[in-house]
Parts: sequence; C-alpha cells; structure tokens
Amino acid sequence: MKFDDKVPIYYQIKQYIYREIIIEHLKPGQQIPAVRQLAVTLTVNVNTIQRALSELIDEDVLVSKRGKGNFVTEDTEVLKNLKKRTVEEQVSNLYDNLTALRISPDKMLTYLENYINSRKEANHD
Amino acid sequence: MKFDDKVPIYYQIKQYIYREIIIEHLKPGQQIPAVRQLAVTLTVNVNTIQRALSELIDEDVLVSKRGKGNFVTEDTEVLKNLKKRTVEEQVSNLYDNLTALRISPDKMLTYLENYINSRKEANHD
DNA sequence: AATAGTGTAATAGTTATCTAGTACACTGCA
DNA sequence: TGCAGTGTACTAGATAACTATTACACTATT
Repeated sequence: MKFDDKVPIYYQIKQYIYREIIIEHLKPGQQIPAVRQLAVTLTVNVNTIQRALSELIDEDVLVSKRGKGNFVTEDTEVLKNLKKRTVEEQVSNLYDNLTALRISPDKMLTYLENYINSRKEANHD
Repeated sequence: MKFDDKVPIYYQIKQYIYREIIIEHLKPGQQIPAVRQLAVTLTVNVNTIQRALSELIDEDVLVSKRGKGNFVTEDTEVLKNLKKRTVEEQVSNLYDNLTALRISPDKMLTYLENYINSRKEANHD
C-alpha cells in the first residue's frame, strides 16, 4: 500500500480501516484479517499495525478477542457516527481550506462540479 | 499558530505561506517577514522556518536576497499555477476521499451544499 | 569603519515513528 | 496434551523532525 510520507503510517492505517468498515468491506461483527496478515498486506511492521488497531479498539470501533482475533464492533450507533464523522470531516476540511483561500461557497460548488465533470470525461477513454 | 501534530510543521508553514501569497496578503515582489520574526510569530524555531522557506525558494515561489530578505516571486506564471494547483489539490482530495467511501458525485455536491447551508445558519447568531 | 538587520550553516540533544526480533498469553482443534 | 493461529508486550536500533545555540556572510545605513 502507498502511504503519504507526511502523515504517520499508523494513522493512515486507521483511516484505511475506517474506510473498509464504512463501505462494508468489513461488516459489523466480522473478524478482520490477523495482525500478521495485515502487516504483510500493507507491507508494514506488526507493531505499526498494532498501534493502529489498539487505537481503534480504544475508540470501540474494533473489539479484540485474545486468541481469536479482532472484530468490527456490532454497535450500530458507533458505526453510524463513524460514517457521519468521516464524511463530515472531509467536507468541512474542503470548506475550511478553500475559505482560507478566500473562495466563496458558490465558487466551491462550481469548482467541485467542474472537477467532477472533468473526471467523467477522463473516463470516456 | 496551531499546528496539526500529524503533519510536519515545516510542511504546514509552506501551506501557510502559499495561502498568504494566494490571498495576496503577500504580494508579488513583496518582502516577507524576516525569518527570526516568522519564528516568533509562528512560535517555531528558526531552523524550521528556514526548512520551509528553502523549499519555497527551490520551487521559485520565493526569491532569497542574502543580506536583504526573502521576497515573493514576480513570476506571474508561477503565481498563477500556485493558486490553480492549490485549489485543485483540495478539490481532488475531497473527490478521491469521498469516492473511496463509495459516495457518488451527486451526493458529494449535496453534502457540500448542506454543509455550506449549515455554516450560514451557524453565523446567524 | 562600525553596526544593525538580514539570510545561512552547522552541531548537538530530544521526541515520535517505524522497524526488527523475541517472547508470552489465550483459543480452538486434532 | 500438543500445536497452530490468534493478540500482546517489550527491548533495541534507525530515521525524521524539531529545538536550542552559536557562528558566519551579506547589505544598507550611519
């Protein structure tokens, strides 16, 4: 997996697992891959995986069962909030950064619309 | 200044200066604050400021005149690209991250629109 | 010439992150 | 019971980023 060298890897792994859960590639109650397997898949050290997972466990997004594995929580409230929070973070991020560039909300929408259209055309290969 | 502890400070300072230039708080050809002054303003070490500035100089965004100071480039092409690139990075970032969450372009626009409206209302205090 | 203000360079010490390696603890199954 | 598969803990070393400090080089002004 390719990582942004400006952000800690363990942090990017957290984001990755958030995504996997949100798109239900990992479903509520499902066992996630073993730490040693994740380390291989993501080409990262086990300790780094563990660093990410232990934080996700603290956040009640994952549940650890010693000797068995790590599992996605079944708490629908936590999962609902996870998705909501993650999406909102992205949107507010764009809003804040473009506002700092003195770009009006109307222009933001236009820029996003234009970008979407450019991506559509790019796919017509 | 408040920094995100997940991203190197020197890198965030680069972004800060990009912003200052884009919104023309720092104008083409204008001298920017002295490194020691920036260090105080941003509550950061001079070396960290220097790390950021030297990269901006390498990128031809700033021009260094030894003994005199650092100045914003007057190369309008560079400045135009800087703005374009910075804005596009933000937009493509949102697009990519929300796409990874399986969110359709239509929904992206809706989310952004809703967020903008919620911010408008929040300001009606 | 001296000085104040500027950028630049270099060293040393601290902290966070990441890696490598080893060891230990629990679970389920043969 | 033994073993394979799981999570967990700990130590040690490497690297990047940041800080603190000192020193040096150039420019403009007095």
